[in-house]
Amino acid sequence: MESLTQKDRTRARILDEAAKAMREHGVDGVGVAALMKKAGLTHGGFYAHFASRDDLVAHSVDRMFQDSSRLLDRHLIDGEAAVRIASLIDAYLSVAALRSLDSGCPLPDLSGEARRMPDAARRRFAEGVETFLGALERVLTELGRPEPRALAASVLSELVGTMVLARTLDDEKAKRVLDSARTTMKCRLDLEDQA
Amino acid sequence: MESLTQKDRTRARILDEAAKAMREHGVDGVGVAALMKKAGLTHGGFYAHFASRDDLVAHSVDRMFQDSSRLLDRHLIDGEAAVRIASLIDAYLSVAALRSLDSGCPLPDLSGEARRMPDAARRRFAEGVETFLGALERVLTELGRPEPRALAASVLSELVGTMVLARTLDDEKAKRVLDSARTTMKCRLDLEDQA
DNA sequence: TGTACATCAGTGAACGCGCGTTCACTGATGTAC
DNA sequence: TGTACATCAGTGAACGCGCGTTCACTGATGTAC
Repeated sequence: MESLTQKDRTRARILDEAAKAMREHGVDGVGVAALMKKAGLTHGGFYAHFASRDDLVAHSVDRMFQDSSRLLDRHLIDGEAAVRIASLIDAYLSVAALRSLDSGCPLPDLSGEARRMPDAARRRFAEGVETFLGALERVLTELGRPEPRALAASVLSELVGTMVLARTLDDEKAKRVLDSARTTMKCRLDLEDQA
Repeated sequence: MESLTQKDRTRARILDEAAKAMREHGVDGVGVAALMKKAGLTHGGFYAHFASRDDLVAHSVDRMFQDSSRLLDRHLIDGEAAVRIASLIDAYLSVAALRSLDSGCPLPDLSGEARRMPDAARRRFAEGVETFLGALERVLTELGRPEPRALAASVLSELVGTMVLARTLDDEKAKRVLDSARTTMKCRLDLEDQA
């Protein structure tokens, strides 16, 4: 009966805040002191939970990909293949996902910084990309598409690229880009557009 | 007969180094002192050329998009539409572009940071995206494609997303992703694949 | 149930360091006569 | 052609500040008897 200790819960709270702050301010933009304050603690206690700031970055990235994996599963597990992938596209490119910092895929926000991350975080990053690609490839294979691996890479690139570009724009333009991208993408994959 | 003064040339050198360093280390990763050292100067002189670090960031982004615009023109001006866009795809997703920091499109490297840039830099960023979209839309219109605007956005997203993801991978995997993406993309647009 | 004690999550002052920025200065260059 | 002077690009020491990290400590919690 291993229940969560007080310390475990505190650690989880720090990681939650770190993940959120890193999406918003970038990996370099999150300081130990500010982070601990957000978690309702003082900065000194940080090193009871993490060996160093690099260690925090690695665990934050890990946590983000765990959240993202859960989201992937939720959309890709049940139902017919065409419906599943359409629902993933709609969720990934939703207006809600545009400004959401709490959850969702870390690839649009953090890919640009992946190269500069500490080794452990970078390794976790590569695994996250591979997981996503693998899941897409399986659905596209089910749909009987030729070259499912190449198509999966193309789809993931377009999903990530669309979100990356949309996030540089103001809300109104971004919404238009996302709406258009959802339609174009489902059309390209010959899926029903239930928008 | 307005020739470049010594000061103009020094300023250009600082901007060149800044653009290169920001692609590599991110906008936040470039310090005034280190930058001036790379340009062969001492840090104190920086403020004879720029009002502040934010001012430098804005002008660096401007310079990167100027370079990128020139590259866009080079590939999109002459020849038949299908050949032009194929040559742009090949250049954009070339293995050479993967690690090149001197020139090329700033979108894959800096889009993730655009949200956090100083206002002037962010405005320049939005213009750069618009320029690219407009150029693509014109070629796709020439090719007689339906919905050229939406398709241009889709193509730009995939170009940027592919490069973003490729840059997170090791050289070997990245090369494979780029090779596959070039083929898939030209196939998708019904262009001759002259690879 | 009540007391004594060990544990340990979290506190907060302090450290060395590199940041962006300022400013009094130096010394090469170009113009005036 | 030669001297005197103004200009100004670039120098380098100094500033206040926030960073990541350390560490002696406090005080709440849980166990032992």
